[in-house]
Amino acid sequence: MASEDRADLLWGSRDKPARPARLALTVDRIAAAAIEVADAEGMAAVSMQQVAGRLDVTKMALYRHVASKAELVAVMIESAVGEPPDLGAVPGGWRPRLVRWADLMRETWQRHPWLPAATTGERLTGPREVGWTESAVAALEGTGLDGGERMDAVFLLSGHIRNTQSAATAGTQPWTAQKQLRTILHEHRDRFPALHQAARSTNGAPRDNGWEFGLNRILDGLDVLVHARSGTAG
Amino acid sequence: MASEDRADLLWGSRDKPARPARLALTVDRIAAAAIEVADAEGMAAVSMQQVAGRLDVTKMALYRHVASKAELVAVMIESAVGEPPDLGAVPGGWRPRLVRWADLMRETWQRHPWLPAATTGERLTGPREVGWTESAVAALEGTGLDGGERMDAVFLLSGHIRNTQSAATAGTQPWTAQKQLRTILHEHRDRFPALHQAARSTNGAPRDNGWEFGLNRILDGLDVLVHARSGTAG
DNA sequence: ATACTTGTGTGTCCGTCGGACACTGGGTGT
DNA sequence: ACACCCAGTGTCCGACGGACACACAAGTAT
Repeated sequence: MASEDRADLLWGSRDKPARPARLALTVDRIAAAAIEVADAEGMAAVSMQQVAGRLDVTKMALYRHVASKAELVAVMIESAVGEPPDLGAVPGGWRPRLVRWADLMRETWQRHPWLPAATTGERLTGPREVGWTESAVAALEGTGLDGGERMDAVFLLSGHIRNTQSAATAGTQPWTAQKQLRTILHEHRDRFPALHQAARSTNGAPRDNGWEFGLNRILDGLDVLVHARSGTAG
Repeated sequence: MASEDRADLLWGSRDKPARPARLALTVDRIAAAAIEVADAEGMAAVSMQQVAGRLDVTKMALYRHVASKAELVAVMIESAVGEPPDLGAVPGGWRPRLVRWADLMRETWQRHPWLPAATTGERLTGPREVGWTESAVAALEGTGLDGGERMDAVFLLSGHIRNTQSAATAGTQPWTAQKQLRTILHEHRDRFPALHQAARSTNGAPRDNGWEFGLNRILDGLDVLVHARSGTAG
């Protein structure tokens, strides 16, 4: 069944189960095992041997079903992101729709903390992932934004999700987690007065890596543009 | 000289050259060589052997000067980001200051396209990198934003720089580069109507991965908040 | 001048990684 | 009964980060 071009394992029509029904190993089982490993021990622990071991199989057996590790990761992502949401039923226009979209995406990414790391860099992109983008771009229809702007807006928003999620896992930024750095920051408080003072004058709000803050700023910024467009255009 | 704790190679006082003056290998030469490799062939090409080879030295010789590859990368980053800017002279308040900061940072990151990849995930953070953050947070003083908000704002902005730069190098998002994906998108245009239509109705603006767009949206969003604060507080 | 110490660079080895390639053994169609 | 086919195996390779013992030069103390 997977005899044709391997490049379209993601995009090809997989709806023909053909004949062979009793296969121990399938792409989906492999992806599931890999996701288990990634969820439990992080993306770095996902090696062909690890995944194969979890399936009681040799690592080379996996290559009968995926062409490379990159393809395995691509399949993992496609499986993990799930079906893109239908936001058509969300009332209130583009803003509530985008909020809903972002919340759903964030939920998914929280279930699979390795997704930020896995979805950076050059890689294969699957239809479900594109579907999520489609869903968000569609939510911006009728805002007066042109096509490029709608795509840029979605890129901005999804980038923010990636950044905050990535920072939640690792200490990407100086002020997150990392007591070690907190200590250093305190030791060098004379060198970084603004940071030191900012660290002391927080409003006591619970840290979420700037998720809510950034989301609201982005949406406010989009709002400004949308209003400007509707003002000039109609 | 490097006899003390290796952990503070970044933060420790390196201002004491002690005695040994004629060392073939130094941390700075190693970092420079590694940066050359990264600039020329990308972060993936930076291995201990590659860097050592460029210095006509065994890879194990490097370990006399850096404790691990992670530390080497940290030193690379510290060296590449350069001294943080002083935005005190920029007139016009927080917004022009942030624009200037973002432009400078973007320039730096464009000179070293591997920086986005190198600065994600758990890692050591050096004083210059913190200095850049300090610089941006300081630019937001007097805006009425509390400390956490100032930091969140800087995180939002720097995240946007990272995302756009990262997308410039690799095809992080469906609509960037990657003619392969463009083709696929066109083949499946019925499945992704909003994306397809958006791709056709762009304003013909030159693609910059949404850099200008996102920057303006973020600043507009911050502006809304700043005005709200000054309205209530003063 | 000689012996000791200190520190820089070398050589060898290990486990893990992704992947190529030849093989085998059980199930299927004829 | 037969040959074929193909999913899974075993072995090998080069590159990776890194541990460890060693060689060897320079500086110091005697």
